[in-house]
Amino acid sequence: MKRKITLKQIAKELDVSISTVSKSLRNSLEIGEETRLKVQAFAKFYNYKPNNIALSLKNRKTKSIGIIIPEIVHYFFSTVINGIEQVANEYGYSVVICVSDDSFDKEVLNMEMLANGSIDGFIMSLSKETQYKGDFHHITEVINQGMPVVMFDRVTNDILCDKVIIDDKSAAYEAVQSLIDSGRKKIALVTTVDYVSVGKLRTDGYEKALLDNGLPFNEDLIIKIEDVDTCEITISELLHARAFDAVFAVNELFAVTIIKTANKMGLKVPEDLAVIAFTDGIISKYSTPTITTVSQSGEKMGNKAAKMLIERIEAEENEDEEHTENYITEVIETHLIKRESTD
Amino acid sequence: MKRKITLKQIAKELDVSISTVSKSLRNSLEIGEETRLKVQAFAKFYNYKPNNIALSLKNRKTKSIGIIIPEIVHYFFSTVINGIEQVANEYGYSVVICVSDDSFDKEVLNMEMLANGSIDGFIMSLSKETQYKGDFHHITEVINQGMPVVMFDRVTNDILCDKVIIDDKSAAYEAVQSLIDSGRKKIALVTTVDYVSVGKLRTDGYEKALLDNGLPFNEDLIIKIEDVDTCEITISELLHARAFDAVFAVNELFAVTIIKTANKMGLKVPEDLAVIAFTDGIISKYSTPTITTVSQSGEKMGNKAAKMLIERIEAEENEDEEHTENYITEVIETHLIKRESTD
DNA sequence: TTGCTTTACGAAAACGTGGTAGTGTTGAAA
DNA sequence: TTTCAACACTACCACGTTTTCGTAAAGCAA
Repeated sequence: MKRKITLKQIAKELDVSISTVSKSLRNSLEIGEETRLKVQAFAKFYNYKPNNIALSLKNRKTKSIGIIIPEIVHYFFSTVINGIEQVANEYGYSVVICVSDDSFDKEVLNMEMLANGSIDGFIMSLSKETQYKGDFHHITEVINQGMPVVMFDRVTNDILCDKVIIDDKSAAYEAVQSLIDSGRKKIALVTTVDYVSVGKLRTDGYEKALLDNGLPFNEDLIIKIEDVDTCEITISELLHARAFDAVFAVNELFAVTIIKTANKMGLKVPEDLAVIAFTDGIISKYSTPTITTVSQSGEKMGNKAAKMLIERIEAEENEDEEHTENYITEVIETHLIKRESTD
Repeated sequence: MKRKITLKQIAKELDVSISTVSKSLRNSLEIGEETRLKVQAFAKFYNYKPNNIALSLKNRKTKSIGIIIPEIVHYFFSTVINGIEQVANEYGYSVVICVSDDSFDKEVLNMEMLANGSIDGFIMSLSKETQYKGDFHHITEVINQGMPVVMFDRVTNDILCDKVIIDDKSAAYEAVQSLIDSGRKKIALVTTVDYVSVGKLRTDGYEKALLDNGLPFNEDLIIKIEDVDTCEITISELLHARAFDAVFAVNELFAVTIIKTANKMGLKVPEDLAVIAFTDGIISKYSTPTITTVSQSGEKMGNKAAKMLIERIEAEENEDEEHTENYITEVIETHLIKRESTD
């Protein structure tokens, strides 16, 4: 139950000054070889490691980055964290994770908690409520304090900072185009409510693909789902009416629910109904039939976001000059993974 | 681009001492009302918040807890993190997450990185490699330094500390018993390699259930899978031989692969083959058919682990006495969730 | 011996905070 | 007048590091 040893204790024990110990351990030439080796041996024996907190205070940087996400029990977000963690680790950074639970207040609270010196920068994806309210003062604030922020996936144009996104619109376009190519005429879009930024962009891509192919854009075929539990009812009604022969769902939970509903009604996937989902998660790989998806590599997004953030952090050290803020938005490519739910 | 304001800056600006500012903000009676209000107003205007790092250094505690897990893109582990995060947040703690990637070296490295003052305690689940090697010196070390550790799920008897587990043996027993109750006679166990602690315990429960019911315990029906990719081949061979009519799989990935393999061969689940999986994840809920599982609530485990850790941390503050270490092992109850893969 | 450089180390400041122990002024009781 | 308390505030230390600056001792040339 002995506490970690400090420079001071080593100094006292060896009857030298703290500075001598510090310098010896950093192999400074100022210290004579004899003393240096003695100190190093002693430190090694007692397994001395500098205290991170003291270093953070002194250097004014913590070597850790804060992640704020809406959910953690969520395939996409966990892959992003994984991607961030990989890069962070490589560069010697730790990651501190806070979950906003899609609540504005929690997002603000978490940011404030971390902004007071605990971390060197943020990587975040906005909560639904924040996107709905359009209130981003907490983010502006940390940016004004000189703390770099990288946003991913659920971003906003109202904040100037680095961003990592996928081209939701063109990815949706590609998905819908592939449905059209295989002969589908009545393609439904199952999406979330409008204020979630990505939902809107995907809708745009869907619309454009239809129009470009001379197909009618029918508002009735856009199904907005607030909660996955209500999905089944809504879907089954429309399926009864045989209103569509293909579905583009903005997430795999919607997709798998649609497939199950169709199966219950005796419809075959993909023969009677083709299904494509956004977000290539674990469900798509293991559902029956497996689901064709637009993959958005969370890991790549995480990698990229972490790299951007760490570059910002380490750039700041070297130039205290007010450099021109040339924020960049990185677009991660997507691709269609064809599986059994389409033909 | 103004840095966060400090006590010192406020003091200088208002031409009082740092102590006066500090005390004013903590509403000390030592300071006259006029000065106090003036300082508070000024601090509020400039949005002063004490620097966490400085506080950590002074108080010798960071108000953050370290989590070390084998994987993060993993339903069970992410639910545990979620559970930890909830409680941590409630008590004003942050969580720092490191992924060991099932590698011993990474686990050691991550622990060392965090152990040097960054956190107040650990919550961890052992990596496969660590369990295989049986080398726990890195954990002993942090415990000896007086840092509390709570282990969950993948634990070891070689380390004395608080633990949160489920009763793997009796949970497996219950699952197998339910298969027997529905008339199954030849029940296979699909498990992982032996050195993963939970795998072994589940095997024990399986064996006991068979023996208690007078069924033969046949080594050939225990299928050890190193990698999920090899699962399909192994399974299909045994299915061809009609060697078993029910399967107890130690995770849902194995279970869903088995079901898919059976379906390909024209076998019906649950009629020809009943399937139960350990770990109630998202796949089980959405696969076709949905899979009967033994639920182990990751969230509850996380909640409990966090509570235990925080209690230890805060107990340490009050008693510097070498108190008798009465470590406890909390067992989280499981229950069987019946779905379509069993009858 | 004097003056200069080199070697080998120590003192102290700084990072930001909070608590303990002063300190100087005022007013009132003895 | 002395003493003492209350008031309102400041000085200082500690937390653990790193780093700049200072300096004593030793070595060496003139």
